[in-house]
Amino acid sequence: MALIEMTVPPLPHYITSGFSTLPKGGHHPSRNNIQVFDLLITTYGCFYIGEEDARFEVAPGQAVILRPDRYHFATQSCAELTGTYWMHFHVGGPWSMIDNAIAPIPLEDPSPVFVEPFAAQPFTIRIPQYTPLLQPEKTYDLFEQLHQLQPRAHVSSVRFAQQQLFHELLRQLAASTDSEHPSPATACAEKAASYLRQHYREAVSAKELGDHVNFHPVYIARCMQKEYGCSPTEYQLRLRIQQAKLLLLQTDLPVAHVGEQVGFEQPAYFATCFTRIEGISPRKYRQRFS
DNA sequence: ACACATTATCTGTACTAAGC
DNA sequence: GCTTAGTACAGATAATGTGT
Repeated sequence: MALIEMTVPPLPHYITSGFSTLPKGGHHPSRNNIQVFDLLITTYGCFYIGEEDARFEVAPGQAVILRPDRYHFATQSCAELTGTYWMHFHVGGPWSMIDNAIAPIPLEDPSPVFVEPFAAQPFTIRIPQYTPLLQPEKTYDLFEQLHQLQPRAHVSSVRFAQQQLFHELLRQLAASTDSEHPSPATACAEKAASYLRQHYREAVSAKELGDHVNFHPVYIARCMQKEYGCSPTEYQLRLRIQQAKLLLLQTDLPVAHVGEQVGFEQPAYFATCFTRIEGISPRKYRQRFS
């Protein structure tokens, strides 16, 4: 499955949308290099479109996204009256086409617990170029809401609402990719990560984690390494340091007490770990960023 | 339908490294 | 220096694919 992978921020931007019908024998217009993404969703009938070497048969409940930099053309006429929602949107940040079968786990997409307090953390959105909708009626409803807002689109608050609806639509499209149906390994890693988030202050042994997640500790470590690029203990350590950073900036607690609060029994060990992860000691971190 | 091959998932063991 | 965790490798099992 071809996926469109966008790096955000900036978030993709809604431009306009509508509904059009093609009569029996009609076809989608041929266009070249239209500069915006063109999302097409069929509600009844079926239309046929090509993009360079790719061919798409867009039946009811199916969506296709045409690239802004390619030539699009009808590959055959509609066999019956065909209704299509369409939408133009702009992607301001970097984007690329990837193959879902060989796509690696994005390195810049770690667990949200590692967010830096003062920096926007980039992440990626992956939406399939050609996919059946998981919940077509919900998607149609979003288009209808966008349509109702159109007459007042000169009002800023209405435009804002349009963007929100558009982002919800993107989320629905992203849900139809495999990433929303995690592999067993991903599910295992997420389950373990979730347990560690809830118990990061406690000393969680590998066996204990395995008992709670219902997988072998070796397998959990392998899954977390694959998913998050670190082992369970390293993951827990980073969680603790992340929380410690917040406590250092938001409270006046002594450094030793901060370490204790996030699960370090020995203040010296806390300082060592903090320095290893952050590059500076807890005290200097507080001085520099408070 | 059956047998066999392949692939994915998960576990066990041994060794090494790190924590305390 | 002991204990525990992580990694590499091997292998068991089940699911899926393929050929006859």
